[in-house]
Amino acid sequence: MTRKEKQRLEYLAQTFKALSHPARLWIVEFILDGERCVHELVEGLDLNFSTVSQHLSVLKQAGIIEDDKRGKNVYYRIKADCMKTLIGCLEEGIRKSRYEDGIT
Amino acid sequence: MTRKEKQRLEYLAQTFKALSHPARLWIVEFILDGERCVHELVEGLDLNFSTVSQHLSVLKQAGIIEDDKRGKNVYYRIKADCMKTLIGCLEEGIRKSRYEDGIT
DNA sequence: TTAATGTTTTGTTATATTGCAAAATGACGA
DNA sequence: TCGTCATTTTGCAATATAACAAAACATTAA
Repeated sequence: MTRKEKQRLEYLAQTFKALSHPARLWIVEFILDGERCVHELVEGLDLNFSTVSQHLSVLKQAGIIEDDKRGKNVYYRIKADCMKTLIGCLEEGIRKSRYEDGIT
Repeated sequence: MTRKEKQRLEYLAQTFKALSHPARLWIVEFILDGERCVHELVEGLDLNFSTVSQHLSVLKQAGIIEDDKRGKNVYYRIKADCMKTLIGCLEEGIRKSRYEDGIT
């Protein structure tokens, strides 16, 4: 494996990792419809401000969302427009895979 | 958030988590072309047998791969046929998102 | 300038993940 | 049956992640 190939996998893995927490997935799906500010996310998630802020920073660092400070508020929105497709694709694919097992 | 909705997110997150490690992504991409037995994966990854075995069990539990014991060997192959699309979609989407930043 | 509001950062604790080595299992061949 | 080969499981140490509370920051309002 070349160094470049290794880097590619590490980068991909990091992006998947950013999506590997229920709260972060909730955030991503919630802002698919349009930007939201932090306190709306805190409300919806019922988590501490600091916790939500950290989740947001993980998603931001992964290039999945971006923020926009306006006045006192910080608004977050989707940056990687593949998210809707991505989540739908995985959900459907896994649903089918489970169906084959007769689980659902 | 309903209990069912919570479960859906947890399940999705778990699947993303299974894909959030470079070694596991390498395995998934490696067997996209066809099944492989464990020692081939160990060779390609340059990791301990026990380590590779654990990565395989994570992927299997997530419903991403499945195994087939034949003789002394255990062969692994892709079970969730969305994997190629999924990885390609994320890779492309993130590449674009980074391009906008002028990183690449 | 001060106070209040919205958000991020830091410190801490609990839990989860990763990787290896060694032991255990399972299947085949002698 | 016994040994060997391929793989998995277990036990352990190191590191990473998650959550909260408290402190720090930044922006607007008074």
